[in-house]
Amino acid sequence: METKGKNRTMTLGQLKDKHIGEVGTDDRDKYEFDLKLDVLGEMIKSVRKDRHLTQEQLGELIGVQKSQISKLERNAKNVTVETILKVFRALKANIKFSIEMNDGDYKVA
Amino acid sequence: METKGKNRTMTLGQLKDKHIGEVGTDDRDKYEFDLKLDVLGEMIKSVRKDRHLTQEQLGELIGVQKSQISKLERNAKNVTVETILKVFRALKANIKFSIEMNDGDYKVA
DNA sequence: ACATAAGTTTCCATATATAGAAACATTTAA
DNA sequence: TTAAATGTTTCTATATATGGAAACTTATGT
Repeated sequence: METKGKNRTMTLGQLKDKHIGEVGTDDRDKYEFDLKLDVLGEMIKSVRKDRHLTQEQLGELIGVQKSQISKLERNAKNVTVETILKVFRALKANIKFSIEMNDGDYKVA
Repeated sequence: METKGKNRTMTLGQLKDKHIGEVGTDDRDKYEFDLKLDVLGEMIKSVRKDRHLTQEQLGELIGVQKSQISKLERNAKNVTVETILKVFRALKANIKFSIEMNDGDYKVA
């Protein structure tokens, strides 16, 4: 609940709890959270709220109507990567993937 | 370059280097890497290779032809989230998002 | 309660992703 | 070098995502 620290990794409700500290090495402030791909819609909404934007305002930034934003936020799974990039670019958020391979024996690159 | 440790986070060439240790808290073996969204195609390929699968074999797992896989691997950005999920599900890989907000003053949930 | 703002849904048109099939190219192994 | 395997591209059709517009519902505030 504090904003002081640098490199704080924030988790949202739907994120599985995970260790927080020692995550980033960058100096600049940021916050970071991992999430499952299928809760992407909630993420858009969450970041938008953090930016204090309405759906209409976000739509203007991107060049679409508020109804588009609403659809994206509710229908997260049926979205192209290009759209995702566009939205988070407008939100000035950096987006990355994280892939975990839990099982199997594999080689390390 | 070793496979011994648990919770090893592996980076690939195109990943910006970042601190590795202390990342996971889970017990099971896994490897994990972050990547920019637009190198997703390379990731599919990379994971597929780790699984020792050909494009054709991966296609069979999903129910599409090898040409589809080729397209996905080369045309990463123009892909729907649903397709991404389908592919990584077949690869038994867990996929998550990571969103960084570098700038701005915002509140923490 | 009422008015306004914010978010949602439906309808419709268009753009684009998905997909198979087959030709083509590249890599790998003998 | 040759053959087989693997990966890529092109063409085609279909399914679906994107998008606007407007009606509708749900907050928010006075």
